[in-house]
Amino acid sequence: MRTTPNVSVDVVLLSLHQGKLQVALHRRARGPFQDCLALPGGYVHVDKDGSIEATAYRVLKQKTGLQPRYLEQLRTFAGPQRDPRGWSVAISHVALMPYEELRQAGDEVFHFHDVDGLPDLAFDHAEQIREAVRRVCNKASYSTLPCWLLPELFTLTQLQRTYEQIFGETVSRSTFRSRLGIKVAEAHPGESADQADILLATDQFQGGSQRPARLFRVNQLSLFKRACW
Amino acid sequence: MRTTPNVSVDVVLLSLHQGKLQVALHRRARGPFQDCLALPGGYVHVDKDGSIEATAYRVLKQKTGLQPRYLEQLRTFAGPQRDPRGWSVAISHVALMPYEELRQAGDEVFHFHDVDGLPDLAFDHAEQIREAVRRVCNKASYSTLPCWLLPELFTLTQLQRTYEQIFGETVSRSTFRSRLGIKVAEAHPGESADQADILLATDQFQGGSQRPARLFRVNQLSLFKRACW
DNA sequence: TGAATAGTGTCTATTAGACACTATCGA
DNA sequence: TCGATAGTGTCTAATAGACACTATTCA
Repeated sequence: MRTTPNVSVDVVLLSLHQGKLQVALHRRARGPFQDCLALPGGYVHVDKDGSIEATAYRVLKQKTGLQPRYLEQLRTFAGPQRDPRGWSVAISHVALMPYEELRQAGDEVFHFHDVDGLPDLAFDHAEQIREAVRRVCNKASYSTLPCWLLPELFTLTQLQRTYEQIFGETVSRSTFRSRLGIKVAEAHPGESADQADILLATDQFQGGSQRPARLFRVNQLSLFKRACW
Repeated sequence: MRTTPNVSVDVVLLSLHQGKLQVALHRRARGPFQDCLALPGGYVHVDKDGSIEATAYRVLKQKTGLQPRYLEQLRTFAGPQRDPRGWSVAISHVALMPYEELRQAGDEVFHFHDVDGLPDLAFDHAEQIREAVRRVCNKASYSTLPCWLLPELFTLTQLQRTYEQIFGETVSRSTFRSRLGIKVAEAHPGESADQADILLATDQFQGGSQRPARLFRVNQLSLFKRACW
């Protein structure tokens, strides 16, 4: 019997498409849980990985070819039951990326599934996904986390749709903007970016058949003064 | 060279005393980091531990003799550098308990130290403590977490002092009570405890030389509608 | 010039917080 | 009855949110 548990990293990679949060899953070629859908994951390589985040990025790169815009540790799932091979430790992560960037990645091994109504999954991956979605919804209510579900430059309306889809609730534009507390920092070249600014306004616009909308970029993961959703 | 990392559990056990958050530390008898102050921690025993929380409770019991009122996973610290013996994984936890219960525990191996102004600690324990304190302060701003720094029964004034000490800011009584959103649920025997109630009023009082104060008990870890501190 | 969406200002309803008042104990 | 603390009500200042108005593009 082993005296030290297996240590692996799992990643719940989420994206927003057609108004729904979706998660990257693949079908396992080998046992245990052969032919079950599963999250991307892999063992820590003590000879290669310089940190646990490095493991997560390496696993994602190898298994899906994708590089997320955002990655954070979720929680560690561990115990004697979750893997039939014995006591195991899975350091679970949440990753976010815009759906547009998925199209570029070729490898068709992974597919995105709505986080609601998933079939049975391998290991405790269903629980990991539930907890990841809860974390994202919760954190979205008081932070700029949803910005990482969009491309680097986005309009305020796109951001508003993103929040609305996460919460399943629509708000008026002025409500949304006052919630963000946007002080439209005209981040002109030369001026220093104010740390307090949640979003940075660029001088680029997205054209259409209407009035062009200003493009913004997120400054950093910033927290609102109050939760508001 | 090992091909799988060591897996241990560390616990940041916090209590509130003399207006300061304090953390349980002991001086290491053996290397690495001999004679350094360190958190209680220990390896996962795959033959004994039924879960990672079980490991945390076992380690706390063995090393300090204490049973916390509250325990939650904080974050997993891992990498090749944190332990000179090689790649290691430490699943860090936060635990809370009232200072009054510490006096009962005999074993004098552990001592409580203010979380500010600590000397050098073993491993990455200083970082674990910083992150634990940040988690507690943050979660206190929108939940009843501080209740677990008090005995099971407490007065509203005691709870107010607890919040004030965590945030280093005083408020008026009515402000505090409106923040909690207390609907004084006179939890008379027979009536069902309303899930929505944040605190449950008992029919016990704490006497003194003034008007006696009603004793409350926390219902569950409940979140406020809005962050407010 | 009209349709469509971007962006802003104003007004109101809700809520947070300071203050004052009442209540209840022991001395 | 007085001092001390518990508990509650009221009034005001701050804020969130709905609505309406203006701005700017293309067809």
